Amino acid sequence: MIALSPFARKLGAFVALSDAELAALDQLYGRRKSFLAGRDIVYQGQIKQSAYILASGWVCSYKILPSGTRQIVEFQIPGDFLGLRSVLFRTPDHNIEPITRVEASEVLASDLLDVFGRTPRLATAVLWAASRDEAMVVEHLVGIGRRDALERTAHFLLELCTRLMLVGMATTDGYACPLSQYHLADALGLSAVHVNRVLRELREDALLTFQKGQVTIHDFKRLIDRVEFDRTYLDQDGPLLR
Amino acid sequence: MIALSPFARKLGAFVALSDAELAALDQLYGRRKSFLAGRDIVYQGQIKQSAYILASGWVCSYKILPSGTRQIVEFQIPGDFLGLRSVLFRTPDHNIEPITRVEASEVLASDLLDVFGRTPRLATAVLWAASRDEAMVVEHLVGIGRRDALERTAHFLLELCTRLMLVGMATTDGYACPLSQYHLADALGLSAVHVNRVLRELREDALLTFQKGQVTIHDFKRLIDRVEFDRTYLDQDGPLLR
DNA sequence: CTTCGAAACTGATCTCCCTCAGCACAGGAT
DNA sequence: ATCCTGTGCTGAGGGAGATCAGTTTCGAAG
Repeated sequence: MIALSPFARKLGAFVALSDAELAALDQLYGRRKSFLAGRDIVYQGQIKQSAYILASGWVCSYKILPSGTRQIVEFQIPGDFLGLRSVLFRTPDHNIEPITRVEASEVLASDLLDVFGRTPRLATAVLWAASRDEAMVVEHLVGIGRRDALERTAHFLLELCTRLMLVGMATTDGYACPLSQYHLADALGLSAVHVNRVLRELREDALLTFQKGQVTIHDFKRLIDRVEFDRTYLDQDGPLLR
Repeated sequence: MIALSPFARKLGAFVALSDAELAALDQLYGRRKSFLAGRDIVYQGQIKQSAYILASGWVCSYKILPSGTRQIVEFQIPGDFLGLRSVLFRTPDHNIEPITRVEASEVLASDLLDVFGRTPRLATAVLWAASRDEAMVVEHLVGIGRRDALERTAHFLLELCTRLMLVGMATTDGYACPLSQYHLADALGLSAVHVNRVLRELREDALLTFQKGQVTIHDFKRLIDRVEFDRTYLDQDGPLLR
């Protein structure tokens, strides 16, 4: 058995994929591109922008307000789509920053539609992945609107854990995490100062440690209870269509 | 010339539609359903949920946290999709409340895919509409995360204005709006008390009045400047593909 | 080995917004 | 006619988190 791509692993969580379908999936991958950490991936503001599938590395999409503050909307990890939402837009509506060095495969809209036509189960799986991405943005919005700083932070780190587990990059004990406290602050709608205090509290409560690029979860169950994490919205409890 | 449906009007803002395409659009509309104000539209948590296109009335989708607070994620107005995101989900991840009496047409996923295959331009337009919905959620998230109460509130009411104008239900002078201050509070991540104060401030600054189901914009330009409203993210500045 | 800069961390102060508690008003129900 | 509930509105007090102004740590570059 060959190692699956993160993307294939992820889709497999929703639809059990046959060898033929896995092969069809491979044809989606276009040109491989790599991007450097810190340098924004810029879109030229033209039609026919292309989307990517992340092979390795972490990325975030964000918006900057006129005041200069920034809000990170979502993080992409291996197996995730990149820029799918705005393929059809005339003007890019957000920026994209690679957090680490990134490898990604270009995906052409035409190829996507082609695969959809030929393998409907794959179409379902891909659309599921897109819906799931949107569900995460929604949950993020709810967190910022209604959860306090500690719940919000822990909730976010738990979501990340769940997502990474899906592609084999985390266990309930923790995971490697290249984010800085500034990234967290920009994502959570908090100041970096306050994120720091919240992380200290989580550490002192022996729930979770965020340090040196490593998230260590000391008590998974207690953490989940403490912040009322309900992963239903991720809809990833084992493949449904077999 | 027959009056277009709100949905057709909206798509027309992105792709100029031919008579043939308008006819194809009509075939999308399935069974007509109506819902009563206040009574949640409940999904049975089953696969093959259906989506709707709103013909008349206002709706909101929201989530309730264990603590009992609620966060409204988005409002749907005539011409908008309803429940498209979660068609593929096993468990409904949010609730839907009709704010007024609502008329909506059921849309079957199969019909949608069928139309996509036959009229690619229509497919593009529909996918554009879906992307635009997501872009609005993203902008909503950014607002909650980084804008203060006044900017956030005014920004939201301006977005609503722009959306309603697209389906002919608003001008730059204002629009009819069935939302209560509680709706605003739940959507903006504020308390109803504070929403009330913010609305007073907007009124006293002669920018905008929110009263008796009517939003009156006193000075459109000044309001836009004041809260730095940039509608690029709505991507609706005239049809692109002709 | 030293310098530099980014990231982590801390204390003091301030402020925006929440919570609580209450009043006013309108429309529907009895 | 009056009750009652939902909505709008207001004041007082408190708190979560922002801002300001640092120090410390550590790895990378010189």
